[in-house]
Amino acid sequence: MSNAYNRPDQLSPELRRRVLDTARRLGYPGPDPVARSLRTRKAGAVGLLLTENLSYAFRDPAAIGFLEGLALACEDAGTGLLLVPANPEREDVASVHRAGVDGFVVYSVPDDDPHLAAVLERPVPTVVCDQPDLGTVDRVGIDDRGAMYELAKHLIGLGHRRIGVVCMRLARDRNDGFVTPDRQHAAHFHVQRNRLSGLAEAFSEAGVDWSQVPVVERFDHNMASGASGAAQVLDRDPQITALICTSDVLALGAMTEAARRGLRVPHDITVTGFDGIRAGEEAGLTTVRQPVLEKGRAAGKLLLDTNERTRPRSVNLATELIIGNTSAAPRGGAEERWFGP
Amino acid sequence: MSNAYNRPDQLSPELRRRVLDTARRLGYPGPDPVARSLRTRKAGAVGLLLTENLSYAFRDPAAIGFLEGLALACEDAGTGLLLVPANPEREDVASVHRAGVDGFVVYSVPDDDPHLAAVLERPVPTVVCDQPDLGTVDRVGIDDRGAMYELAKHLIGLGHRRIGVVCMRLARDRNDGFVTPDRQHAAHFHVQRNRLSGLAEAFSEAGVDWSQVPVVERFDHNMASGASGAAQVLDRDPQITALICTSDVLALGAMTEAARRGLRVPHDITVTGFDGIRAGEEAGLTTVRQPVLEKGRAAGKLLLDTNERTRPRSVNLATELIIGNTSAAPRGGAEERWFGP
DNA sequence: AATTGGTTCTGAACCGTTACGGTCCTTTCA
DNA sequence: TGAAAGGACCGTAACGGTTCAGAACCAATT
Repeated sequence: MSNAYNRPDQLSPELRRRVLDTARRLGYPGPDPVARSLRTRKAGAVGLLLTENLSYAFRDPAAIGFLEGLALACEDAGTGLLLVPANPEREDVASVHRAGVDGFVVYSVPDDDPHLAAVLERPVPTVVCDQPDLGTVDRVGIDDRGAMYELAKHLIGLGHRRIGVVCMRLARDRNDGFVTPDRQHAAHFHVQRNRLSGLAEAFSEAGVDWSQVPVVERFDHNMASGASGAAQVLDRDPQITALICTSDVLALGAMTEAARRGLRVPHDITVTGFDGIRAGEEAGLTTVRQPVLEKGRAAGKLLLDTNERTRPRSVNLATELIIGNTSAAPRGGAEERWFGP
Repeated sequence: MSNAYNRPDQLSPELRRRVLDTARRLGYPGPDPVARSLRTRKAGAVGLLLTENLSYAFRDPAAIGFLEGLALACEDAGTGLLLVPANPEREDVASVHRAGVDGFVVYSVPDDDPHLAAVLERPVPTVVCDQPDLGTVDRVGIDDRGAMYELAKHLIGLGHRRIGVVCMRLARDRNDGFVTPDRQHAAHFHVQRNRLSGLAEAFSEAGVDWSQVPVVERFDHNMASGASGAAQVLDRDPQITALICTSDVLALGAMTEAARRGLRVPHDITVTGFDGIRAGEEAGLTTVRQPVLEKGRAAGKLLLDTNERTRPRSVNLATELIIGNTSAAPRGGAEERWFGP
């Protein structure tokens, strides 16, 4: 018996030695982890479901921060972290079914993702991040709507009324272009939907007709998308005074496009982001900083906390408005600008 | 029977429907992945063993690139990727034993790491990265020694003879300070040992007494370490004309320290790195670029390649010497410098 | 009517471990 | 000296699924 391995106290040292000896002689490689998991009903790992191509997550600084926090929590608990491949192309839910884990963390997937549905069907605890509160499972996130509202108020206070928006993808289908108000409302990414609605609310209150504000969507999340998105907005309305991006990565891209056009930031145009990533900080970006690492850690803690009392729980982390040097008052007001389209 | 789930062809559609119906009615959550793994002897996941605190890996751009490549390979194969917690503090090998995986990838751990030993004892295929060729398992890496030799030749060609070195940690114990030649030879990190030996060989050939070259070691791998390491070297010998770092991260830190001292790079001092990370590229760093993403992908491919013919295999990836603008000829030669220590 | 062939369905064996309860032996105390 | 108590050791039954052999069934052929 392989009690020798796990319960050295249950048997005499002599027998233990003898057992271990013959085990080695017979080439026994030690207790099989899978069989143990089956018996003990503990896999010793938590699964992480990411919507993007698995590798894609490693390109996004915010996702990396989240991963780091989650890994930290897992490490503390001595648990493994299983990255579950969830290719959004083919709807291959098998990977979710095949994952031998004690629980799932779901990070920023569209709310109609079949993988998410598959996870929710599994009889294991789950924590969703940056998702709407499902009411049935734990949740951790931030107040995207409120944070963006606050950022918008800042811009409105500076005098911006004529703006453009570049956002990340709103649904599973690719739509690189302008977004109708309908699509904004129906967005399947909770985070994007709420950031846009925060913007819409603030600017509507300031008397801006939101349906006339150019909002451009980009499927891929990288600086190139930010640049091309900014270009598309500026082509539509060269007179905008502020370019609001729903992520820092997009904002950094937008800034390169502004520079390419000879627009000085913030003198000629204001650019803002969201996330508070390192590169944005170095660029002095005006943005909303969210505690990505803490978010990951909180998700892990929530999942691994064995005292599961009155579940489900919902955690909202605080954000911070960072006023950098990429935002300023519009130059004399858009209507006074002497150069036309 | 849950053949209904996996072998729809083995039974009539009517029975299948009936089985699935009652299953749903009874609240059956679908086949248990662990039990399936036990029976089929397939876990559907590969384990990744990192030496650092798990979260630490997410701070190192090279490690992230490796992770990305590995994740890519896993995604292609539809396999999960299990990050195994291997806290170097406590020698808790249990996490390795507990991991239900079909194979292991071991990334840059000291060759005397007990976790590595535990992995090698497990009866599953293994690929080691940035490790010496163990002869018993697959290996993927680069020619650290040769690449560093080439970089050294470049510096020697420029005229550098009086140099200093900042390297990453050489063993499991913390030793933030100067390194004896003995410790260099006995280094347990294959990568560091070979890079240093490449340097030693080249400079010895150029007539430099390697035992007199100040080599400083840093346990933590970040820019702050690079800066403090550079400071320590420069304090010891302010007349060095080149500061060779065994990673880009350290080199970037060293450059901040040089700037702090009013030394212009490369006019007053040459600084070089190793890895070819993005931030280094932007800084114009002279370095050796290694294909980190490809390394991860190759490791995954090697592990997941089922046609395991004449194992073990050993893969060496190509590196490229990048001459940036942080290296130049020493200013008039070290012996002519008029300012003393 | 009996044999053959093919398909659908059922049952049992196994994967390797841990938990549990029972047996046996030794020690202690009345 | 006998009974009770305790410790060491061992055997067995799950855990939940997959697989495979063979039973049962139906139809077609001899």
